[in-house]
Amino acid sequence: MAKGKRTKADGQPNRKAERRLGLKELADYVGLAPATVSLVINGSSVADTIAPETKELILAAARKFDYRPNFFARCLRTRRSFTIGVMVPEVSEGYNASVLSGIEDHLLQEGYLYFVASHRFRPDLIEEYAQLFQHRSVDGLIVVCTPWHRSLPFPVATISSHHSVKGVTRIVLDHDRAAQLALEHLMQLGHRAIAFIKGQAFVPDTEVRWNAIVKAAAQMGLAISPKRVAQIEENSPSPHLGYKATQEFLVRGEPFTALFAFNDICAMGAIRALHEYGMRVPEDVSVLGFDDIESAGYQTHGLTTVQQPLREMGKTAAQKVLRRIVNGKEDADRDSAQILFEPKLVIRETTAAARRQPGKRKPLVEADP
Amino acid sequence: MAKGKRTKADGQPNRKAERRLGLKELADYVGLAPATVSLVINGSSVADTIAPETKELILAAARKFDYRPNFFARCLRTRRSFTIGVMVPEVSEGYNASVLSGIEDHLLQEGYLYFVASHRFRPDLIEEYAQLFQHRSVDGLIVVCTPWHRSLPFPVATISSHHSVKGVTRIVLDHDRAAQLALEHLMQLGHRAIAFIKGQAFVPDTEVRWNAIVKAAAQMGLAISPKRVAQIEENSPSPHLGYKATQEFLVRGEPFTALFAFNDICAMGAIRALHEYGMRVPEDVSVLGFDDIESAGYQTHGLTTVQQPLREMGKTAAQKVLRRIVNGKEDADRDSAQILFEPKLVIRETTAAARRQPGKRKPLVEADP
DNA sequence: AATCGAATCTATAACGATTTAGAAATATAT
DNA sequence: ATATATTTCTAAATCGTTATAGATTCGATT
Repeated sequence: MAKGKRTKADGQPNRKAERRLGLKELADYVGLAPATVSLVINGSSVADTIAPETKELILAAARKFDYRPNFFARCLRTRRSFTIGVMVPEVSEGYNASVLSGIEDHLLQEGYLYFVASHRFRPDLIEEYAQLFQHRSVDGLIVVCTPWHRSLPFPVATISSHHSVKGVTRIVLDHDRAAQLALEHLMQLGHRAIAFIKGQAFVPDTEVRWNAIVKAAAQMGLAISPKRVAQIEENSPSPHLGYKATQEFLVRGEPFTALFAFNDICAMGAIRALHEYGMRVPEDVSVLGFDDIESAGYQTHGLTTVQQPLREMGKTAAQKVLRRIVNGKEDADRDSAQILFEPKLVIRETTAAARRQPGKRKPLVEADP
Repeated sequence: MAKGKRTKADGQPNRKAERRLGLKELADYVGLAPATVSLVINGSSVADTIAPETKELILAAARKFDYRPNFFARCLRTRRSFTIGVMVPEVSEGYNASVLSGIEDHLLQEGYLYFVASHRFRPDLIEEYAQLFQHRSVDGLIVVCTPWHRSLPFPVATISSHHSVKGVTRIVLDHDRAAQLALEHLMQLGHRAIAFIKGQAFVPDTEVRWNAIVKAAAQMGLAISPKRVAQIEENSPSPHLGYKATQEFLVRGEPFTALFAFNDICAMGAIRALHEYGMRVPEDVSVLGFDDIESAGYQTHGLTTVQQPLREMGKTAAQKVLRRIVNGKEDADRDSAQILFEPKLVIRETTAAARRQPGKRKPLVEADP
């Protein structure tokens, strides 16, 4: 009787998915040395002088058996892992998620995979993960929104870190321009009494952004009252921090017609606090965010915000790191160490012309007409 | 003269960070065979009979030079990569980001790293990434919210996929319970004219969730009018889909007092459409979301929604996969193939008692008192 | 004194590729 | 006819571990 399926008995098992073959077996099959096969498959320049028919023979066989060189064996020899480490404070947050998305697009497209590790701003974890990535032999590292001072034996790009470290490419927003855009917008709407919420001290953007704001305000002749400046402290990505900061302004009775929050999350908390206090946004108080994370536009009242091109920044970081990996040291010097991205003001629905009387509180219960 | 720094000429360069040493060098240093050192460092059971002093000698040397076995060499031998592949539709979306976060917590804690790849529901990418992960020799795979039919030669766990595949652990929400919670809530508030927005056909949860809703409605004696059921089609995570679907209900003049959206993003779009149409949420229409993504609570009016324990689900997926990696096949049978998670109704501010006259539209411009 | 069994450690063969220097055969130049 | 290139391919040495099957030594047992 004809056997459709071969039995277990016949030498090589074929039930177990033919147990993927290796270079050696492939070489045996075509009757050539493993070296030759490797050379041809890798398109090495040494293989330039190999007879075209031979090449085709090898390639055909490789295709036939769907041969794939063992990844680790190759890494071991070539010292290349085609893997990039990515360090973020947190994955489940709009800012980082957008950046990650940009990073991923480029990396996968170029045949790289990446590891993610989130450190929640814990310095010990930052250090630990840096080591871990190094031990895992990543070809490069991208560090997002993280205090970073180290130089490593492979290309590193930072996004929104501001320390200048030898050999690391810094990708940052033009904060001067951002501050200018924001304040200009607010002032044009007639706001003078502007409250500010600064980011946490351990967030790298905090200082730079604040300095830019102070500078821009000075240039525009806007006075910043220290009483209208708050700083969030807690280590959390929750809007509750912005909520509390705003509440404090409110209970202190500090009058303001506009509020510029450190980021969108913070702005969302602020808006909620304002609402609860009986103030309407933007009729009574204008609120301006920063980042333009995805959910900023999803708000019932779209958040007006200073947009960072987060995906672009991620993509560029990936590009720079990859380029330096393939070009080696030479590229390190050619490339400028810092790359500036331009912010964009996205005007939605939380900013409007200033009221005449700053901070005048609307009655909690409106008289029913 | 005394040389503080050795020059390049002296054999091994020491400027270049001592160029990390290998097992061999370490073995030479302690005057033992590489095998011995390896055994001791790995705490192999073969090393049980090795003299304690010897062990300590080796360990001390390893510590002194901060020896770390080359990762690839080890992978090559042991066939273990301590790496898990994670497949998601998209990273920059609340649902996936939360799940990822849960996955990461557990994985890193257990000494694993993970690759992420997002397929945007493109079947070719799903297949391609599956191969890619396999080629990269991941020890396991976690698949999130993805149509999945394959069985692979390593442990796989799916989250919110509903196909039963041999050898894959399915982690899913108890949709029957979810539907019951949601409809109960709405009905208790007096809603009978409820509109529904179904998810895209290619999203695995869509069908299961809808069937659960139909079943629960039948049990509760609630009639679902086909005219009040919409389905989003487009492949995008934007709230605009929910916006459009709601708009269509509105222009068709279909009366409803409540709307149950496929997910939170969709609900946000719906709310915006309602507002633009002059209907207040929740006074005129109640809106109920699904998932409880982070930004659901950040809305100016917190979104009432059916919560999925996303982080937990991610964590459990990671646990199951790791356990099956270390326990091997035996575990595959002991574990039940499906793990059910309980939803929770999170009541915030977008649901309220039904109005007497469903769908009565508020004048676009209110008479100023 | 010969044998046995622990106790300690090691030699060596994988793991699966890449890469360098060069072998063998053939063609070309002198 | 010999020397020199050229073409085509290969042997063998890594890469840095781990794992298996012993080799040695030494005191205890018969």
